[in-house]
Amino acid sequence: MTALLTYLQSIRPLPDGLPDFLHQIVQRKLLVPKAYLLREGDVCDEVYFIQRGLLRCFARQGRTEVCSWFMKEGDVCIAVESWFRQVQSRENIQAIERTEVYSISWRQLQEIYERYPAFNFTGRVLTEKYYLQSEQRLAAMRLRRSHERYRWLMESSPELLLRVPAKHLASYLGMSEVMLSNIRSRR
Amino acid sequence: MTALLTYLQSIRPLPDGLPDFLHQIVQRKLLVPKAYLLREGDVCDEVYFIQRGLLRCFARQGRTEVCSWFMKEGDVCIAVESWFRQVQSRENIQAIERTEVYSISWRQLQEIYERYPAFNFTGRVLTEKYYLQSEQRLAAMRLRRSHERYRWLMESSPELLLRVPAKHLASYLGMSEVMLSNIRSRR
DNA sequence: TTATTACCTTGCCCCGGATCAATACCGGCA
DNA sequence: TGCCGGTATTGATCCGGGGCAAGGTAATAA
Repeated sequence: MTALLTYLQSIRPLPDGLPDFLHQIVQRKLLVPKAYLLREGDVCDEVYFIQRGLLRCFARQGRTEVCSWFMKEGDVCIAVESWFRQVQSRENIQAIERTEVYSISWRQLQEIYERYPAFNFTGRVLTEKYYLQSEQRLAAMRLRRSHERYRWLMESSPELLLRVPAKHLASYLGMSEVMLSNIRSRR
Repeated sequence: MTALLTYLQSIRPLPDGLPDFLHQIVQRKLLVPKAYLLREGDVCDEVYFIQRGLLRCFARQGRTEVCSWFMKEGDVCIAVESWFRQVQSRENIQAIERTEVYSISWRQLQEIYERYPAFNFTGRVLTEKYYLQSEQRLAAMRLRRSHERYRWLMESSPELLLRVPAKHLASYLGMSEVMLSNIRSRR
């Protein structure tokens, strides 16, 4: 819980009363590997701050799963479309490692935005951060071939290569498991 | 200018004094087709509201140009990485059609966020909107083949097919000009 | 008008990378 | 200890789609 507050404070000091309010409402959850935080069909009505561990987000596409992101300790995450529009999610959020998260519900967050207008600043900055990541990822994927995409991941988030099973990395990078294995073996 | 204010008001009523302030600082620009709004190497220090017309954003990659977005009347746009981090841009913003935009500088916008905290709400909602678009685009591109990507564009923004030269659409969809032509001819 | 420069289409060849299938490599558990 | 399901490698085959080049058409210039 302190890590969450420290993180938010580092973006901008929190308005008076908000830390106390957060203490009241924030929920803590513990996940073992393969446990689900969100299943497709449900609405993503909570935002998560990852205290420890690693999550993946994926959607079924035909008979395979395609991964849209990995988030680790210190990250804030949601199923983007489902959260922003409060509609049924096509994505699942699942723990890869033993994971500990803190959550705030959508309703409560909207209430916070109303009661503590200054917190919109923080919300905006966080949204900008992940928006930027999304764009950078798009740029890295667009019209590049598989080994270049792999190299990009190696340079931008090398930890993932160690912590995430290869098959998930493959769909994240838009290539087959086989191709990823080949790339890794050649040097 | 009225269209901009109406648009912002539709997200949330603007705080007292802000409309007047905007009238003072907003710049109007007119672009003929092929005119540049931003060139790579420069810092994107303005955000644009498109009153009329159509823009494309692209980066050089080797000897070709790859397109990262198209924005039209009613849209708000920036070169994402350059704007958020205030670093040199790798992207160019160029007019496709005769285009009219209103702009606000980065400095001025930060000032607005400070002087009118309620405007952070609006900024957050706009950021969320384009973040969602970016994610949806990623999802549509990931592990899909070219004709599926084309169909996605046909369904999500059919106007673009009519207003944007095919070669730009091709790089936007991550395929060659030739492939796009083939897809279009087969029915 | 003709010349010039885009831009789009078509055909051919070839390569990156998907798919399938078989094998090897675990870690968990009875 | 040996069986087992899930995961990673390796090889063989095949195809989507890229690259290149040539013609066609439309738009702009002279």
